[in-house]
Amino acid sequence: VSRALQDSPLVQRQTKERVIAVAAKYGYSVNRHAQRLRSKRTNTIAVVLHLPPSYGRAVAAPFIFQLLADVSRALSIRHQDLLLCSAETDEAPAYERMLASKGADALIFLGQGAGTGWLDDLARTHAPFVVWGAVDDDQGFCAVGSDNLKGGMLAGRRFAEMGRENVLFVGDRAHAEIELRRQGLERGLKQAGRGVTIRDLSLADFSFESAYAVMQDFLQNGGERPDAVFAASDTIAMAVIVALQEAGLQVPRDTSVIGYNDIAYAAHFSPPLTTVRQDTHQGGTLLVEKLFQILDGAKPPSVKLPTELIVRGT
Amino acid sequence: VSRALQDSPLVQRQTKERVIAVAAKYGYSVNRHAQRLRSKRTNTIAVVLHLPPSYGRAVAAPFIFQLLADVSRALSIRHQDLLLCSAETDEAPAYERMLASKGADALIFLGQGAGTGWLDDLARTHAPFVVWGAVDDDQGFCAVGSDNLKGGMLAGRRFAEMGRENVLFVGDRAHAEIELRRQGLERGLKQAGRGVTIRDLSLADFSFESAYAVMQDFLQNGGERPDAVFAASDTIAMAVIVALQEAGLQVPRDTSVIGYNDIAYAAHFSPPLTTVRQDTHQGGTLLVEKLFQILDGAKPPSVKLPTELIVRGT
DNA sequence: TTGAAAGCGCTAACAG
DNA sequence: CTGTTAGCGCTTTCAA
Repeated sequence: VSRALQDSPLVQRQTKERVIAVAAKYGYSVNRHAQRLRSKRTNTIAVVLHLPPSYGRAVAAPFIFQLLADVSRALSIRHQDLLLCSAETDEAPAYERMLASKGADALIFLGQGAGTGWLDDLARTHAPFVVWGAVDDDQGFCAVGSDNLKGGMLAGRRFAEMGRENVLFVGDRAHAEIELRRQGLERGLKQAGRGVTIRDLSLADFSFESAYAVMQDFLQNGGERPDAVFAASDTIAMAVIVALQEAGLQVPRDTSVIGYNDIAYAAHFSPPLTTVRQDTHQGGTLLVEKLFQILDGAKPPSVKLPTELIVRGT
Repeated sequence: VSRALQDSPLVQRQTKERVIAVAAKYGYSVNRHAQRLRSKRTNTIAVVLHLPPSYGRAVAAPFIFQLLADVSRALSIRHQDLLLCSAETDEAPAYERMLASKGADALIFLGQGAGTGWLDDLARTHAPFVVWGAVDDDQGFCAVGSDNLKGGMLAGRRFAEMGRENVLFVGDRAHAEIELRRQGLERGLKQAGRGVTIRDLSLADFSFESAYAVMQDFLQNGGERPDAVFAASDTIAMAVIVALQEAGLQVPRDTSVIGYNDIAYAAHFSPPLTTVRQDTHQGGTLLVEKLFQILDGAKPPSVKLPTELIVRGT
């Protein structure tokens, strides 16, 4: 029966059909636990979501959910179950246990949070996993992410072309990805050869609310007003624009703003948001592909996905 | 060992500690498949996401992801694993098989799509599941959802108070939830005792893009311009507003617009969106609570969550 | 090509 | 309170 239902070539077609018919008749279906216990394959991938701590009521992390949807699609093509976990802990042992107990064959981390030391710890245990986030050659693990440095440079160059000279960066530089975007900004600006000031506005999280509050405060007490703002995410960019407008500045006339991610709402914001796009569809596919290479014993390199400046109205 | 690690009261504290220490020393952890095979409990709930078919690149379903996050939290409190499935099929047998093979103990459907007949089919098999969506006493299953009729009435009454007389409803009435909102709108308007026209604009999906296209077409060829629009979702409302503004109408001066869901971006839209809020946090908690009552053999009634009109700038 | 049987790692019933 | 053991439902090796 087992062989027939797995479509083994050892079983004659006739016999298979007979077995399948009987199984259907009696509503039989294999018990996955017994199957997995015996075969020692779980066929489950755990996806760990690193949701930003939600400020107030709503979890606004459209980018990460978009990525989740794309990963889910890629996994279902490979007939893998998706075990969804929220990152409650940033410690390697919790994930080691999840693998040891066969909760999943491997892990995908979406959004790596601020510190990444524990990911290196996890890599040292030879746990099979991939990460969406910053790509760095020193990492002991395989990461897939947008080319944040390049993305930042795109923004920097654009500001330079527009003759902007007083640039503000808004975002939490403790995140490796954000820090790279910041460095790219600087490089893009410098390549254009202009003497430019970059100031930084630090944020505790990615929420609209905290970005709005911090930006408002900055505009009231921060001295000179910036003629360009590069935001670490689209949500932050939207908050920045609202604060700028309320302070009497026009976007993009007085201040030009660029966001990051190109979430669905960016195009529908008013004015439509100029932003750096990352291709989550490709990202999800690649993440899963790399993970299976790892499960097959390979050690695939990290990838930086190309990045594109979508020029709209800001 | 088994008893010690499960913290059974049959085992002495000393013995437990000794067992735990040895387990830790050798990095032992229980094999979940063996555990589940033997104990016949899966401790996994499958969550089936009914994502609207994505138009173009991005899956913009912030409401459903918000709900997913809240369900995830509620499940993790009960130490249940969350198996994420995308609804690839709207047929009962696929889900019966998932339960029969012990892939999950029960199911949660988030967003029930257009037809719901198959949910009744599934209920007839006594499969344990709950649904987020329209609540209807004739349903053979337990549903949790916002009070869509009431939500629609809130919008209708508001329009009536403002003296609006030429109302447009935009949304796909084939969805039970949407149809209820539409009925509520009518009732709210009628209660105010005014002679009011309601026209309908039908939509194939929930995307910004298709709502925008349909609305644009309507404004060009649809005869009289509406002085009020009730949209089936916030995303649709945003598309409607953009189309209205491009057609030279001012919101809310010429046309008043109300959305549904109060997604995070509603408050940050320009102008900030007036909308009907549903409490997803409570929704997620309730969904899980009801599900466990069902697993305990009860037959809990469906619930309609209270609904609130959030008056902002449209 | 099919059948028989061992054993995956655990829990729970039973005996002590 | 602790130890022993049967058996959950499957896959796979071995024998026929």
